[in-house]
Amino acid sequence: MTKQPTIKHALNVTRDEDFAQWYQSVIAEAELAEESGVRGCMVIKPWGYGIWERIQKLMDERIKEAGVENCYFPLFIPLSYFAKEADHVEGFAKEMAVVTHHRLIADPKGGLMPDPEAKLEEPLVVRPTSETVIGAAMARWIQSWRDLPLLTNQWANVVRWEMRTRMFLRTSEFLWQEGHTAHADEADAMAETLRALEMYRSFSEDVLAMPVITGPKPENERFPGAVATYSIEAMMQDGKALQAGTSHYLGTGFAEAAGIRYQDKEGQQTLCHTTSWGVSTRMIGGVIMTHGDDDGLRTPPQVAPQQIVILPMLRDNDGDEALLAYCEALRADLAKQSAFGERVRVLLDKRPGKATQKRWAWVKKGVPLILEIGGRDAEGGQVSVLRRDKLWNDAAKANFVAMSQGEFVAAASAELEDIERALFEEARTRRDAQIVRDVTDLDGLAAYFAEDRKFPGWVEMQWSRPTGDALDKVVEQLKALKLTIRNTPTGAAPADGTCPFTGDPAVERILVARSY
RNA sequence: CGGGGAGUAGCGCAGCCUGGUAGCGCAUCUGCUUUGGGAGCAGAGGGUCGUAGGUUCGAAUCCUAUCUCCCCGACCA
Repeated sequence: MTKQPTIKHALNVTRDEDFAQWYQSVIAEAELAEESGVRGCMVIKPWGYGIWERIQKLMDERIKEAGVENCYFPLFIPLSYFAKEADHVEGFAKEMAVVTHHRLIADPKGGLMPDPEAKLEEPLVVRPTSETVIGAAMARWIQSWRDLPLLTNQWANVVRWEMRTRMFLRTSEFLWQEGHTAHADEADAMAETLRALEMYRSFSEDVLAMPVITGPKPENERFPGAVATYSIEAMMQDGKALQAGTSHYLGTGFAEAAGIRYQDKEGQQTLCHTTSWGVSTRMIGGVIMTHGDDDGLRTPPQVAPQQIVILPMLRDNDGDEALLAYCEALRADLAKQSAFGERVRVLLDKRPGKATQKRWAWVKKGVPLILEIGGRDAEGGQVSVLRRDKLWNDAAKANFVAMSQGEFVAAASAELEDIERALFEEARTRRDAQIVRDVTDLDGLAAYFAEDRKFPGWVEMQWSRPTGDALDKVVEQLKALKLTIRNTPTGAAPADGTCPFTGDPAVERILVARSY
């Protein structure tokens, strides 16, 4: 019997031991973000912000391709703007940060306090979302049917005073893009809502390698004030669902509140139909919990701030100069390559320090390809390649593969594209294996999500789509099991059974899951 | 916001019960020796003990308030 070699992982907690601790460990060890000292707010560090910048760039291209133009609207929204849409204000009232003063004065204890003399006549809300303020602008900008559709987007920060926060997943302040559009009729607005949803689906799957299920949310999960809300739902490695993006058809409610009207071809003043859609820094949390492993993050190549890192094995001797020259030539060759239609992002890490120590730092950050180059490699025209998604070999050592420099440079872009594909396939296979479709009653549902079951996935089940009080009852029943309805999956099989909640004939299939 | 836990060096922690002027491991710095792969030895630097009050001759330690984080709930585009 040979003794099984044990892998010495880069993190000190595994997903299996404690998923919540593991998540935080990845964020700390990959240097994505850290606590700020301000409740629920995080400092996003270079590697984490670099990923966000990649998301911004690639999403922004898609947004602009759809003819949507970027704008910027104020951070502060007059309180009265919210009062105009009843459901909307009710949905957000409990989590709004409000500015009430514009000046500080010394307080009796030697500190500072808001000057009672400097109270604002009308409080300003720090935007939790911008429907109201953008609606006010749309009302000014839209006069005629010729002005439609009006397609706007902004990249911004928003604030929601959440009771319980988690880095990237739910922070008091977060970064996002919010698209806001106005249309002549429901059909056009709905088409835009679904276009944005599809944009998010393809972005998640093709760029983040994060498989998602799209579909409309049930009535109780709609955005406050929306007529219909669609989401993309991703399964994290602990089986929980993460709503990674939403797209809303808002009907004419917001148009009515803000006075967004146009004169139609018959000369009638007509209300616009509006939409809004957004994705946020939460997506980074999704990437972590989709692709992270017990050695840190595995950053999808398309959003990796650096795709290839070259680590020279410096020896503090005369050989270093030649070694660095070899590495620099290699870096320049790689930087000329293209992957995913863009230049390859490659970093030569010449910082002082042992290559092995730097290696584990990059492993934890999840750089897709790490090259370690020693003097013998340089002399022989070789490179040693470590693929982050195939980190360990059978001997429980870092799985370096030696090849010639020319061979690697020629294959680098294909390799990056292969890693992207491999990450997606791994995530999709895992997700598909964790969706069950044979649950037909509440006992079966409870059994699937039994307390002692580790990381249960999702249940796709039939229901009769109750509304109002009947829906509330279903939501209560699910809540008792700590479950939520995620959405009605697009493309699910038609219903052919009985709703386990109401006993009525089922009309569609829904996804039921624990969620973030 | 309710219940529980925690804030002491960059990170992880001990010390607190029983008050006496701050310690360990890793990391960092310096030197030497090593090194085709997550090095060894020796030495060194680094802390208003979350913050603000209080008790006391004396507070990391006791008391009060407050801030922040983690876990479980409630809430959650």
